[in-house]
Amino acid sequence: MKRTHHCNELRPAHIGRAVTLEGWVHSRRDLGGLIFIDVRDREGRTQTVFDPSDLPPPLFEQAAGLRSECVVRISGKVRARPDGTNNPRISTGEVEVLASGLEVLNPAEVLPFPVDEPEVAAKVNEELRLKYRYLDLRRPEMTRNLRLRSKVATATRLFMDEQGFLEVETPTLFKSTPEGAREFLVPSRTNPGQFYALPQSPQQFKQILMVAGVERYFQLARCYRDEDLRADRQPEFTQIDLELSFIEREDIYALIEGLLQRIWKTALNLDVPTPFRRLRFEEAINRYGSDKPDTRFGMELVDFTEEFRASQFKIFSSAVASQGVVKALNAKGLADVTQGQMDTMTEYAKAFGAKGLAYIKVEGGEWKSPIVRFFSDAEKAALTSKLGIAEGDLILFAADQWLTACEILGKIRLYCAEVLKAQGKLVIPPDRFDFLWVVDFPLLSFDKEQNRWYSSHHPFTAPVPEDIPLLKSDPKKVRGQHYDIVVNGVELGGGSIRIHQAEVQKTVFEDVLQIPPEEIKLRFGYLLEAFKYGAPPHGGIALGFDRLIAILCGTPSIRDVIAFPKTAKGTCLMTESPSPASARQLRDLHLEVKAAKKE
RNA sequence: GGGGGCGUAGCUCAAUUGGUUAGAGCGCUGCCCUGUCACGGCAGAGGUUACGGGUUCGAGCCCCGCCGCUCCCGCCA
Repeated sequence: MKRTHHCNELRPAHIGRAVTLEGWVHSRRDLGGLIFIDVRDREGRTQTVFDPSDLPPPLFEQAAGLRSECVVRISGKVRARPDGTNNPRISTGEVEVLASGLEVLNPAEVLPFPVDEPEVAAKVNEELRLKYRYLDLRRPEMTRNLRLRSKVATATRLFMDEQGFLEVETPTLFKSTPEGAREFLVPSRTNPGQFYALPQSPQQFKQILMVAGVERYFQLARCYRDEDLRADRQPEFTQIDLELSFIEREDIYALIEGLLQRIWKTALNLDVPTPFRRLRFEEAINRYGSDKPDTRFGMELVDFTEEFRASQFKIFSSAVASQGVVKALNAKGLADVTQGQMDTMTEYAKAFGAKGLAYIKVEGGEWKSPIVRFFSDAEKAALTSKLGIAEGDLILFAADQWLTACEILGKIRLYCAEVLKAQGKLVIPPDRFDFLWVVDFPLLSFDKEQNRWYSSHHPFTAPVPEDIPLLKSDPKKVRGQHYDIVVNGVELGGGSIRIHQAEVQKTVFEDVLQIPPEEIKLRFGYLLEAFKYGAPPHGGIALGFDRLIAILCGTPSIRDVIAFPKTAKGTCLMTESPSPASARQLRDLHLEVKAAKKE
């Protein structure tokens, strides 16, 4: 007989009912004369009891032989637990099933690691968890993540449908466009020597869909990037990708705010206030030293360029003299910083090319610092007032070119926050989510090594209209109609209003980015041609779906929200991929492998 | 490509910093146990210290190499 209830269903109201449960043996407690078997399925777990006084001995013996994670079918009668034996920690804890039948649907061997105890299982080596992912996913914590992911995907589809979007699938066998992230190449059997590439994003297809008159497109799109991995980066990942016609930036902001509001309500039952705060790129860098600032705590960067322009302290004044800036931040209460922590921060600074890290510790009413003797009284007064310096503070400085100085302190700001959090001096509630838009990015950045401009975002990003004349004369000043959505210091996604006029696009490609015309034709010819036949103004955005789910699940690694993720080296430990191809496969694909064979 | 951390029993960890036979908890096996839910009690099995070299009278520990996992930098239009 099939199951009549799942394992999180029985309540006192079911007392007296004959039921059948199916699931895994979560745990067995054999008291000799009495055996308790907890049966677990996707929904929860229920205690069953085997009492020898009214069971045939072979059945009781069979129950005694059950091991963790055997798959069983147990029938019996629901009854109330005796007084004082309720288990308030599980929702079926007021009842139990007095077993009268047991079928072992499948025995289980001894497990490579425990799945029943959350504290133990959470500490198990990730290598092992990935190899036996199917066991790892049985853990309720992981099941919860999969569920939440599914729920959010559904909420997204519903919301997008309500907003009039069409879900359109785009090819994953795409053309190689060697710009931006490294691509995975796929050899073509039918076209010897030719290759597809897996898309880094459906960027060009979604713009073509706008030319096609779809007007509102979205997709939970699988994207591929052959770059090195991180805790928040996998070689294949998912984006909530969307594009709209006849809109402006404000329309995107409102749409995404609505979507995130819906998602947070669905997933966490939290009401997210809108509209989100907006920060210009320049302001984000100036105040937080990052284009994805975590605004859940202060510790903002303060500018002292003018104060130190004529300082006796040459490191500061010479930085200002060469068009640089002097910035400082006050890590309140961190004067007890350890030498190791100072070393770590100094390393951050050096990684950006700084020579060292200037600091002041405020201890015992004194400024302890190797540099403070060079400061004038006026300089000290300015520091005290602008930084609000008090006993126990740690002041950190950066003097360099604007972006570099800010980024150094931005990195240090985050590190100080971590240290303060660990000490309990900084507390951030886990249900706090600071959403913000970062806007007014520079359209272009300069590559010193190659001596040319490149797109900060991508080459289809439209300039702010009034800045278009500056494209050729002063590219640095051109702002892009680009926007990033940030939450708690995590870049959730980004997008832009696109260039929809072939002429402007041509100027960007040819005059600004200086891509040779024949190369433009080769790579983007079809897109430029499409724009000739009536391309509507359009724009869009893509949100990192895995990161979004990780934030909602409160985990730092997106591997915890992907059913079958890759390791940091891009391998799958369960299936042992990638793996060599056979000679026959290679022949069919017209490939010859030159790499040295392993082993 | 570079830097950091880790790798000891099935799992999580220890091993007095180079010194006898590598330990503990959980798990596993056997026995006992009728109200447990981290059940309890008794007994037992279980080790190529990731792998390969080297130094040493002696290596889990030191050195070199290599593999794997992980975090970060570069990279990610």
